[in-house]
Formats: sequence, structure tokens, C-alpha cells
Amino acid sequence: MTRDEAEAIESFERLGLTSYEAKVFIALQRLGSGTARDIADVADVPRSQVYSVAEGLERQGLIEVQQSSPIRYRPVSVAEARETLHERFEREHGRAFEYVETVRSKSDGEEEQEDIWTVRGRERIDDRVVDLLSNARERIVFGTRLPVFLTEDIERALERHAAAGIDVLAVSSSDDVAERMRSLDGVSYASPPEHQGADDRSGRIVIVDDDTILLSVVDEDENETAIWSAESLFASVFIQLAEARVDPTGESS
Amino acid sequence: MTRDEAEAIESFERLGLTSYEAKVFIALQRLGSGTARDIADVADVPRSQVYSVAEGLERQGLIEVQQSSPIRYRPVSVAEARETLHERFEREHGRAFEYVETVRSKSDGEEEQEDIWTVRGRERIDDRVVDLLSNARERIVFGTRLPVFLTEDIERALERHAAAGIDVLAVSSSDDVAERMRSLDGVSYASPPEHQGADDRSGRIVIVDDDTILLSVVDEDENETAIWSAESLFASVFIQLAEARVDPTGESS
DNA sequence: ATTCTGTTAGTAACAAGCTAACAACAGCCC
DNA sequence: GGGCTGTTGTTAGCTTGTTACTAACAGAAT
Repeated sequence: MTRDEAEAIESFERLGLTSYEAKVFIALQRLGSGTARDIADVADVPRSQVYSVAEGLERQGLIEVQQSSPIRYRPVSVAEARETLHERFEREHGRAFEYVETVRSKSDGEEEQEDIWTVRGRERIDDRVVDLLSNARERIVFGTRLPVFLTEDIERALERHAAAGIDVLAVSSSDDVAERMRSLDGVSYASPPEHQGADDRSGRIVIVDDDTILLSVVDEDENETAIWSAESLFASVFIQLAEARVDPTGESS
Repeated sequence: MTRDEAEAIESFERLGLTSYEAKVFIALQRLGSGTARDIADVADVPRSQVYSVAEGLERQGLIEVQQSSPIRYRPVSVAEARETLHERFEREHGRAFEYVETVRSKSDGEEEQEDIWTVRGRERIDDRVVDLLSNARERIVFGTRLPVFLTEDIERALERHAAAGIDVLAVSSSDDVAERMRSLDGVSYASPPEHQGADDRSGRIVIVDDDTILLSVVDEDENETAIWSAESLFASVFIQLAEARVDPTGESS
């Protein structure tokens, strides 16, 4: 079995098939059609198991059965299979979240407590950044060293809030990033203070008003981890520390 | 636990979570945020298990963790969770089928053998019908008693092929269905022969050219099962039998 | 001193993977 | 036709791995 095939099988498993089902389905796509023996030979599944596994696949609409002796099987087209699995996902997804929406507590977006939360993963942090920005009333400071941390979504959010009259300041020690920041409509740019040192594990910093902050770092495996706190006293204190390092430098738009 | 909640949990399981993960996630959505104990109380999960389960959920990007004592957890927004699971699905789906496409045997659509295949389930049969119609070269006959079996997709396929110069004939013993059939552009209509008897388990019939046929029945649980055969001698013989019952009656457009 | 937190080990229950055996049947050689 | 061989479809049962669940405990908090 090739590496690619093993990966494909794992993916099918995560889509809800068993490994036997995945193997039989792939084998049938490869064969076009075949008997239990044909399938067992190429799929590395015991022949005696092929019958029941195929039955399951038929129920799921991924293969079709020829009632003959010997029984023959054929896969549905790749397009149909994609569609079938897609529909199944949408159905489950809908059902699951329909219920969640009904029980969801109202607390969202408002009334945070004195909490510091941890978020792992670049994309999740992207989302959290945009989310925090959306609560801005007066002022935003966004800083990062690395271009990837200034996503398009974030750029757009910064411009949107600047247009809405919020004071938006962008900071970076990297020329690439600074370039892009300066091109954003309505967004001021400042270079960071020199004394920041060799902060090569720092990721990004977001300050919203005087009580919301997000700070991320990049570990040795390039994974980004952020901590954030919104509308908390804790954040205020933190911000005062951070501001001391940003403000002293001259601004330029 | 309510019935709705149990269903939601099952759906989450089918989306790749364990039942504990589903319960904890739902409990957190309900609570807004909480400690392991809070969660254990409402989620019906042993407190000692909450920690590891929550760790898993954090890795999956479905909740966030507050590193404090006691540790507190909060869910990401419902929108973020939807998005996260959706992305995961698309990723696996893509990976799985990317490989399948590479191994797919070319046999599709062409060169069928003397095979009769079985398809179960209304929607899958809908798909197969459209698929068979798409291979028409000269002539199509489509018949059904029940309105649900004449889907919009099928109506469109019939019209499309009629427009392409293929001889399309629609047949139904039901007035409702006949009405709709008559309104299709370029499609002829014929009423079925009387001697068909009390065929109350018959579903639909599709004849394409003189060598492709699909015939479905509806069982006592209202499940539709179809057999079909394309470009086969067997189909030809079958078609001659079926035609004997359709042709003798007068046609009308 | 007692309750609570976070962690660990270990068991139980179940699903999935895997093996073996067998009756029914088809082909083949004699 | 009789006996031999090989295949098919079915079933029972074992093995393995995962998840659900219980119990116990050290350290912190009250």
C-alpha cells in the first residue's frame, strides 16, 4: 500500500467510513467493478468480510450491487460519491448546530470577566483577532513582525474600523509588513521602539481601547499560541506595560 | 437528557467527535464558560474526564482554555465552530477524493457489460436516472405513477435531451404527473396501456435507446429499489417486453 | 480539617479488524 | 454418474483498539 493510499483511507475514516469500507470503495474505483474475490485481492481485506462491508457501502449509496452469482459490485461515480458524502455532512452539521443554537447561552460578545484565555493555532487566532477588533469603540493598535500574521481579513477589519472613526495604529519592525500597513486606508503606522530586543518568538499584538489585548508567540515548531483578555482589568494593566513600548516612538501616517 | 440533545450528540459523533467531546462542547455552549466541575454537572461526563476531553476540544479549535486555577473553559462562537468543522470536512473530503481520482479506472460511462445493477434509495435512483438519460443517442421513454419520482432534475434532463433532438416520450397513469409531463418542452406524452393491472408497487421506468433500461419498485416501507442495465443485450430483451406494454396505445403531444 | 482540583491508573463495554470453518454449488477428470 | 477440486456466500469466534466509566490520590484552596 502506498503512502497516498494510506492517507486517503484515513481521510475516509474521518469522513465516517471504517477502514475496510474505505479500502473496498477505493478498490472498486480502481477496478471499475468486480466480485468479492477481486476486491479482496486488491483491497487487502479478507474476502469473507467483503460481503458485509459492501452491504454497508451500498446502504450508504457509495456502491451498487449486481444480484448474480457471483455477486458483482461497482462503485458509483466519483462525483456521486462526493455529493453523497457532502450531503451527509451538511445534514449532520445542520442537525448538530441547530440544537446548539437553541441552548447557546447569551453571554457572547458582552460582559467578559477577569479572564485570560488561550488560543492555539494561527487560523483560530486570526479569527479571534478579527473578533476582538470588532468590539473596538475608540482605538486599535495592531502589531506583528511576520507578514502571515497580517491576513487580508485583518487588513480589511482594520480599514473598516478606521473608516468608522476608530483610531487605528499599526506597528511592525519588518519592512515588508510596514509597507503593507502604510498602504491601508485610514490606518496610521508607527515603527516599534528599538529596545524590544531579539524578540524572535513574538507573534502579534492587538490592543483594543484600553481594556482588551491579545498577544501571541511562536514556538520552536512554528505553532502560534495566543493569550487574550477582553474588557478586563487585567488587560488594562497589561496594555499599560505594552503601551510603554509602543508610544514613545514618533508616529507617522 | 432530552431527545434533541441525544440526536445532536449523535450528529457530532458522526462529525468525528467522541460522545464526551460532544457533551462537553454542548455543555459549554450552554454555560457560556465554566470549570471542569461546572461542565461535569451539566454534561453528564465524569469530572476527571473533562480535563482530557477539553484538551482534545481545544486542539480541535472548538473551545478555549483559561490557564488559571481552577482551569476555566469557554466555547468558541457557534459560527467559528461551524466554520472549523466545515474546513475539516472539506480538507478530508479533498484528500480522500484526490487520491480516488488518480486510481479511478477509466471504465466510466462506456463499455458496460451484460450486467444488471441494483440501486436503493430514491435520491440515488434520481441520480442514476439522470445519468442514464445523459447517454441517450436517439430515444427516451420515461414513465412513473408518482409525482415525487419526476424530479425537477429529471424534468430538466428530459427537456434538455428533447431539445438536443432526441425523441422523448413520457408516460403516466396518474393525472397529476401527466399534467406536468405534458407541460415539458419538446416532450411527447402517452397514456399507458390499460392492461397493466393494479401495479401499486411500481415506481418508475426509464428506457434509453434500445439497450438501456431502469425499473424501480416501492416496497411496503416506501423504500424505492431500482434495477438497471445499460447498453446490454439483457436490457434490449427487457425493453422489448416493456415496449409491448407502452407502444400499442395512441400517442398525443 | 475538609473540600475541591487536576492527574493517573485501571477496568468495562463495544466496535472494528481478522481468522477459520462450512454448506452449497460449479467445473472437471475419469 | 461419481468423485475430486475450487469458489462462493455465510457464520461464528477471536483479537485488538478505542471509548466510556470508576477509583484513588497528592496538592491547593477554603
